[in-house]
Amino acid sequence: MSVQGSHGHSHTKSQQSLRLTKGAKKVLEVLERTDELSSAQDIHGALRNEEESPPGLTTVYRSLESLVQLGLVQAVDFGDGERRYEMVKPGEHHHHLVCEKCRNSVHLDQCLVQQLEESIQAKYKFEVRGHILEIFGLCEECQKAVAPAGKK
Amino acid sequence: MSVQGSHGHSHTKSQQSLRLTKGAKKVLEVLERTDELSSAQDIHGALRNEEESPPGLTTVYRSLESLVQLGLVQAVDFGDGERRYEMVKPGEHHHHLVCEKCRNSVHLDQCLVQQLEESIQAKYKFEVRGHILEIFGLCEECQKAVAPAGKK
DNA sequence: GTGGCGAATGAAAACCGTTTTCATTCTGAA
DNA sequence: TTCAGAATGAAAACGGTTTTCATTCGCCAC
Repeated sequence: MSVQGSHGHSHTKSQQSLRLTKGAKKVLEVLERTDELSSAQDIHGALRNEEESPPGLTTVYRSLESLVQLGLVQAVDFGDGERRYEMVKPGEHHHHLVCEKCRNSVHLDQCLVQQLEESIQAKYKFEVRGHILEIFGLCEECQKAVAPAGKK
Repeated sequence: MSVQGSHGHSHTKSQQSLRLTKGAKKVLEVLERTDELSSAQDIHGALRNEEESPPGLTTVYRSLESLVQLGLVQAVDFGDGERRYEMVKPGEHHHHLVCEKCRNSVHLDQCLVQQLEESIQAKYKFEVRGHILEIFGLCEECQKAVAPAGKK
């Protein structure tokens, strides 16, 4: 994901429902029950299939923006030109191990950068405010699928 | 930067000059004397200013692709929708501390992911093949410029 | 040298995710 | 009920990148 220090989290369940836009609520609902990362268009597509009057793509983008702002959703960039989103524990973030074969992803349970933040700060005199980190490779299942077949 | 395991480095100075396209050579020249990251359009612009018959944008893109393939250049993605490039020691890679204020960047002298690769592999049974990692914040100079002014 | 063929090149069009614009509709406070 | 600001949507604009396709280049065989 990508992290940017400044957040303004001060949300409770009730506050959320209060401040969230109609569109944002629908978007959040989709993300709530999706465990894989979703692009704006994925979300838009999902809503088109289940809502009588689904929000437009523009609204989905705007909703995502405010949800990210609120710290309820994180945006992830794999460098393929398509941003993906997923719910997070408010104000938290995490990174992924992304399988290049099946495209599924696993969450890293701790942030490698945060751990090293102080040492970076000390060594480079650089004030860390955000970072992006994603790891690509093969998940356990796909390793099995590849190896026995004989390496190409 | 973004790393993808598979490379086919087997280059010597002479081999390079042999296999490199005319356009690729010009692109490499620009990157050779630029210490900051350059976008395709930056490179194209630079060449337009100094070459009699500069390569077209398309050729710049194609050249960059093959240079990355050869391991002579790395592509870096900051998640802002514009890819940037820079020369690297053949086959190596590095990540950046990018100042959000002045936009300059410093190289990390070691890769945080490679250090942890084995433990990730062991813990998650995930075969690491590549990764992206960039850190954003304030460089030393820009910290000074901000702090004395009083925090907003 | 000359013919010929695949690689390289360039201009323009296509792509595609995202952002803007702008007019319309909704919502909540007065 | 009225009104102003927020939310929404459709369509256009954007911007970096990739494709397409016709042309030119470079090099080997003859």
